[in-house]
Formats: sequence, C-alpha cells, structure tokens
Amino acid sequence: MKIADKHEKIIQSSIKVFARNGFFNSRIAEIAKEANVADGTIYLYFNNKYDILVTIFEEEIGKIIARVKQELALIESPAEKLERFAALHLSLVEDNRDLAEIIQVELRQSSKFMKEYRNKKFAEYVNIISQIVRHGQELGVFKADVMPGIFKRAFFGALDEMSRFWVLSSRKKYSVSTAAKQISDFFINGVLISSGPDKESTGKENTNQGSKNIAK
Amino acid sequence: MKIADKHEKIIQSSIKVFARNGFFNSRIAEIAKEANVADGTIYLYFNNKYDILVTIFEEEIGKIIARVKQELALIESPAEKLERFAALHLSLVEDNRDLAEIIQVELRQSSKFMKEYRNKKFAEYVNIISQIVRHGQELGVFKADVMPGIFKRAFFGALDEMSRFWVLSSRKKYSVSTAAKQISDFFINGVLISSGPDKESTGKENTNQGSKNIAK
Amino acid sequence: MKIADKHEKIIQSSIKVFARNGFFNSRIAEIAKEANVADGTIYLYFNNKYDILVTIFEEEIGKIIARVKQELALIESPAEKLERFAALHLSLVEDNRDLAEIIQVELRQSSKFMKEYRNKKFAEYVNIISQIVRHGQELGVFKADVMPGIFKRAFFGALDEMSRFWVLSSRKKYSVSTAAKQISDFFINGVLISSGPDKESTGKENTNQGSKNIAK
Amino acid sequence: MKIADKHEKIIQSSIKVFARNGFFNSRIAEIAKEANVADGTIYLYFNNKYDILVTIFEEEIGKIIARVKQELALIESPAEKLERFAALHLSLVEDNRDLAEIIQVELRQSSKFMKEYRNKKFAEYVNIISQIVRHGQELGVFKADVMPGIFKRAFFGALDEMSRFWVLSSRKKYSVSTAAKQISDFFINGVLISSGPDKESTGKENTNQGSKNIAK
DNA sequence: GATGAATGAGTCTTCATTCAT
DNA sequence: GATGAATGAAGACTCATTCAT
Repeated sequence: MKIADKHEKIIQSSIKVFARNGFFNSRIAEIAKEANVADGTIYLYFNNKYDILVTIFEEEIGKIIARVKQELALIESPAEKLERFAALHLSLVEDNRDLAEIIQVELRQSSKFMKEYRNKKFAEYVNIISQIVRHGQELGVFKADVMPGIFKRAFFGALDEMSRFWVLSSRKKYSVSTAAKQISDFFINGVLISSGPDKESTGKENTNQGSKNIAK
Repeated sequence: MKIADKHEKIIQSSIKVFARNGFFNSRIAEIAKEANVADGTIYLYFNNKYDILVTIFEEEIGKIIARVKQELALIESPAEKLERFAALHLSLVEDNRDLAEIIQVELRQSSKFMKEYRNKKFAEYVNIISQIVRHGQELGVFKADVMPGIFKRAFFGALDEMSRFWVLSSRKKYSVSTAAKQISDFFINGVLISSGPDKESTGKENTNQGSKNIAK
Repeated sequence: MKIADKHEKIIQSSIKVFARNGFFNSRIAEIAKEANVADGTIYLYFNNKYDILVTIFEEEIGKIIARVKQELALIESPAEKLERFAALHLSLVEDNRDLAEIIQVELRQSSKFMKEYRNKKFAEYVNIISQIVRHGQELGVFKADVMPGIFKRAFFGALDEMSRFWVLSSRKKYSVSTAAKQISDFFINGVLISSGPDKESTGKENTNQGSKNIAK
Repeated sequence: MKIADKHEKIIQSSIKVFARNGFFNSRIAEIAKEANVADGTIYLYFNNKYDILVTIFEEEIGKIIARVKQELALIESPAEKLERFAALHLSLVEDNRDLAEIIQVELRQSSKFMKEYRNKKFAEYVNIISQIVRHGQELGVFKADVMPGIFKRAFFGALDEMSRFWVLSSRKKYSVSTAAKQISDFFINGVLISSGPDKESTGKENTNQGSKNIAK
C-alpha cells in the first residue's frame, strides 16, 4: 500500500468512526482497527488525534469547495446559482453522510482552534453565497437592501439545518430535490426584485404557480 | 442555602463552564468551583456529568419555549408571528449567550441520548414555526405548496446560523433587529401569496419578460 | 492518615523504588503499590514523576545539610571539621543508602533541570567544605596556596566515590570510620602547613599524636 | 563504507547523542540520523540500544586504559606516576568531553548490568592507582598504613568530581594542569613518608611549598 | 446534607525493534 | 547489506465518581 493510500485510509476510517461516536468518544484504537493499521501507524501520518480532525476539514472541505465552485461557474443567472447551490449542497451531504455529520457536529466544538478553522475554510464556502448575492445586486436583479452577510448565513443555515435532519434521521421524509427547491425558492423570492408578472397577470399565463417558478 | 438554590446554582455554573470549554473539555471540579460547592455535592443533585447537560436542556429550553409561546399568542397574523419569532429567538440568544452556545454545540453531539433529546424538547420548539405556517395556509395567506416541515427547518436554521455568528464573534456586525427583519422578510416573501404589486413597483414596467429570463 | 503522612509516605516509597530501579526504570504504579495508595493519589501530591525526584532532593538534601552544619558548628579546628565532615558524610550515606544511591545516580543525569539542582542545593553542601578551608587559611593553619574551589571538589569527590563503593557493594570491606579517617588524613596532610616533625620523627615533642592532633 | 567504519560511526554518533540527552532520553532514531544511517541499520551492528552503551564502555574505556598504562610505564617514581595519572585523566576528560559525560552519568545507572561493567573495565582503570600505591609502599616511599583500596577510590573520586565540574560547566575556572597539580599534591602529601625537610625543619626553611616539589 | 481526599479504569502517545522490499 | 514503514507493548497521567468523616 502506498503512503498516500494509508493516509487516505486513516482519514476515511476516521470519518467513519468520528461520525459514529463523535470526536471525543472516538478512540485512536478504534480508528486504527477500522483502518487495519497499528495504533502507532496513525502517528506516522498525523501528529495527534486532533490533527486528524483538522486534516479532515482541510482536505475534505477543500474538495467540496472546489467541486461547488466548479459547478457554479457554469451558470450565469444568480438566482439559478442559488438554486444550484442548494441542490448541490444537499446532494453532497447525502453522498457524504459521515463527513457531513462530522462537520455538523465538530465544527461547532468550541475549541479555540476549531473556531479558527471555521473562519477559514468554512468562511470560504459560505462566501460563495454572498458573492452570488452581490453579483445579483450588481446586475440589478436582487434587491439592493438585502445584506449579503446576513443572507449568506441565513441561506446556509437553512440548508444546514435541513442537512442535519437528513443526517440524523435514518429515513428521509423529503427528497433532496424537493427540499432544495423549496428552500432556494424561499430565498429567491426574498431577494428577487418583484418584477410584476403576478400583478398584471392577465389570466392567460399560468405563471401564477408563482414567482417560484418564474424565478428560475 | 435551600436545596432548590443549590440545584440552580450548579445548573447556572455548568452553563457557564460548558459554554466556556464545551461539554467534554469541562471538568466537574471546575463546575464545583464555579458553584462554590464541593465536587461531591454535585452528585447529590445530579446522577452524573451528562445528567447535568440533559437537565440544562430540559429546564432551560422548557423556559424558553414557554416564553416564546406566550409572546406569540398575543399576535394574530401568521406573517407577523414569524417576524416576531425571529426577533424573539435572536434576542433570547443575545440574552442567554452561554446557554445558546451550549445548545448550538452540544445539541449536535451525536450521542444516542442527545439525538433523542433533539427529538423531544427541541422538536417542540421548532414545531412552533410549522404551526404558524399551517395556520397561515389555513387562513389562505400562505402558499399552499410550501411544506411546513421543510419551512420550519429552513427558518430555524437561518436564525440558528445567524445566532452562531453572534455567539462566536465577539463584536456584532449587525443588530439583532436588523438581522431578524432581514431573515423574516426573506421567508415571509417566500411564503406569502403575492397579493399584488410589490410596494416599490410603480406600474408600467416591462420587467415582465419576467424575472424568469432576467434571473437566469 | 494525615496529608503530611501521605506526602512523606510517597517520598519514602519513591526513594526505595528509585534506588532499586533508577528513575527511568521506575514505574509510578510501583511507587503507588509500595506506598499503598492508588496511582492517581500520587498526582494529588506531586505534579509528575519528575517532580517527585526533585522533591526528594529538595527535602532530603535539605535535611542533611542542616544536620551537617549543625554538627560542624560544635567544632573549632578546621582540620577536625574536615575529619568530622568525612565521618559524618559516610555515616549519613550508610544510614540512608537508598537516598544516597539516588543522589549518586540521578544527580548526574544530564537533564537541564537536574543540572540546575546540582547548582543549588548541592552546591550549598559542597561549599561547607570550601568554607572550612578558607577558615583554616585565615587562621594560618592551612596552606595559602590551596585553592578552596578545587579542594572542595576533590574532597567531596573522594568521599563520594567511597560512598558509591558502599552503596553498590553489598558487603563492606572497610568500616566507615576507617575510610573516613584515611580519606580525611590524606587531605589534611595535604593542606596543613607542616608545622614540625612528622609523627615518625623521633624527637621528643608530644605533637606526635600526629598531624591530625596537631591540626586541632 | 566498510563495516568497521559503520560500526565506528554509530558508536561515535551514540557518544554524541547520549552525552547530549542521557541514555534514556536518547532515541535510536536520533542516533541513526546523526550517523547518517537508517534506524534498522543500527540493529545490524548492535543487538539493542543498551548494547551500544555497553560497547562504548568496552571499546572506549579500553582505549583509555591502554593509553594511560602506556604513558605511566615510562615513569619510575610512584609519586610522579600519581601526578601524571591525574594530569592524564583530566586531559583525557577534556579531550573526550562527550565520552566523559556518558561515563560519569551512565556508569552510575543502577541497572544490574551496568554494575557488572563497573566491576570489570572500570575496576581495571582504578586499579592502576592502587598498584602505584602498592609499588610506592614496597619501595618504602609511601606510608605503609595507607590502604590502597581506599586510596584508589579517594584519588579517583577527587579527579572524577573535578571532571564533572569540567563537563558540566561551559567555562573552566581552573586549568587542567592547575587542578591536576593541586589534587595530586593533596594526595601525595598524604601518602609520602615525610622524608625530611619537614622533619628536620629548623624553622626557617621555605621548603614547605614543600612535599609537592619533593614528591616528584 | 456537605465535603474533598482517594480511587483506578481508561487512553493517548512514544519508541525500540522487526521485516518486507 | 541497507532501508524505513510498520508494529504494538507499555506507561504517565486524567478525571468522573465514591465514601468515610
């Protein structure tokens, strides 16, 4: 097994174990067993238990950010970007449940160090949202009085709480796409400059399923 | 000191200590010192360390739920209720920072036990939101296709993430009322059945290519 | 058992265990067993394993220095003081074999910290010797060209090496008093200003109880 | 690199590392790095860590003993031999500081094994001293009542303690030759049968720098 | 009830040693 | 012979919990 493999194996095993027990209730011995290596081997690749957690954030969130940015680059419309972000976020959570659970749980740990991480990698992720908002405002399609700093937190928070529901409950009540659609609609309606279709709707358009659909 | 007093003292000290260090990094000895009692005394009032955390949730969240329900009962309009909920939630967080931090951090711990709690007391709190939505839908002022189960999570999540920002950062960038207003506006716009022209809309606009096209 | 007793018990047990195995080969668990306390109890009285060693030096060497100073204060003659010092040193070693072994072994450890200790408590002890020499020189009975700084080390070293022999070998080849007498004689002859005929000198002088007596 | 070279390289690196950290605080990995070999390579030349230490004693002390014996063989006078031994010992220490520190520190370790070594190689070295004394007594120039077994320890101890001072302190207060001279003088005065100057000292002579000079 | 000294199970981490390459 | 990644036994230390006073 190549070195990179073993590093990766320990990371993946840690994600599994941390997700199962939480960081504090996870034992190095359990990670080692899960990764099929000796306890000591872990310390050839990481400085200590905490370092594993930090590395998970660094590497895995990094991958996700790259992935999201790449996908969003293909889209022009800010509103559509928001919707895509929502769908992407939730589907990433679904595909990486263990990682999602760790991020949800441990990212809130109040250690000094974690707080800092929250301020780096994590901020980068959330700022994707505020950049979309600012872009929309510059284009004149998003309300100017919306504060991007608040919007980004609200939007992310909504998705995040939904994810938590996903992660914690074994069975899903709503599909990813339904949830993504509803949530992004809430927010898009909230920021879009109401353009009027509703008001002068003459009757022939069936556009009144609402701004929601229009918003796309 | 009466028994009730000592119980309360330990709870309040625990809130302070847990908020400072997180549950796992808090020591019984530190709580005891903060409460001015002996280590052993704590075990006269609680079964174990974890029991203290559970009790905090039981008692303190209970108080908050009662408070919020009471306040909302005075309001009729569902939209207004949402706005009031947002303002109330954020101001409660501001007034109970330590408690808020504990709830934010420890509520996510993935222990089996915590997950159950999340499903009891916490669900009760979040369901206040979905009840407002359902009420609004019954009254015909909220869109019928909004799923209350999704809305409640999104709305709570938005507020919660905003709170986290509050709790973690020492200085506030936005006032509680500004944040509450912006967030509730996002959501209210999202669920309200557009009853007519937007307030800024002046009438003649040709914007009806539609937000659809523009937005994309 | 009173607190002071437990502190003392741990110290005495540590002396026994350290002497038996050396510091590095001694286990906290072994000390705890020897002292009839739990492993954790040791950490109520000492910060860590090393702290025990340091405390042994601080407290036990302190006692010895006090004892030696007290005894020497009763003697006037510098030469006699040296002889008494030698006898006292060796008998102290004999009465505190374990402590002596620890001091001999661990005092040489090259940790930064230990080196410092050597320079404090230990220096105080050895300086008793150089003070005697200086006093003898002031009185005009010791050669002026003897360097007290060298003498003290040589004298102490001679006794110390003899002690090591004591400590390491199970059976003694020489009695304490014999060894003390021989060693102090070597040095006293070396520093005394030869005041007259040696003891073999056939003269009539009654100084022939020997240089030792003369020195008094 | 020839085998012998690698063996020697590891020994020299070990001397450096052991002197720097002490045996117990030295890591095989550090020695390997210092010697520019792989960790595992060390085990091709030595059975285990301890074996390296033992080999250092065996080989290095052996070299020193041979060197000292050779030098002393050139001298006739027992007194002069003692003085030469002192000077040689101290200058050897000065030229081999690291080795000297290891011997000083680790030779005192109380492991069973070390004790045995002390009784073999080391005894051989110290016995050089007692042989000189016995020779002096046979020649009738050293006092018959001096016990060689005590003398050798005292003499070696004096030099050894002086060496320790050398090794531990970065700057030297006394020169090697000064120290060697003073120390050997102490002892030579102590054992020499006062041959005359003193005995028939008429009172005025300044010969009492004395036995020192005579002793040569 | 209140205390806080004592307990000892539990775990991270180190590092000498091995062995497949 | 040489390597150095891997091993896993070992131990210092922590801290929730107990219980004699």
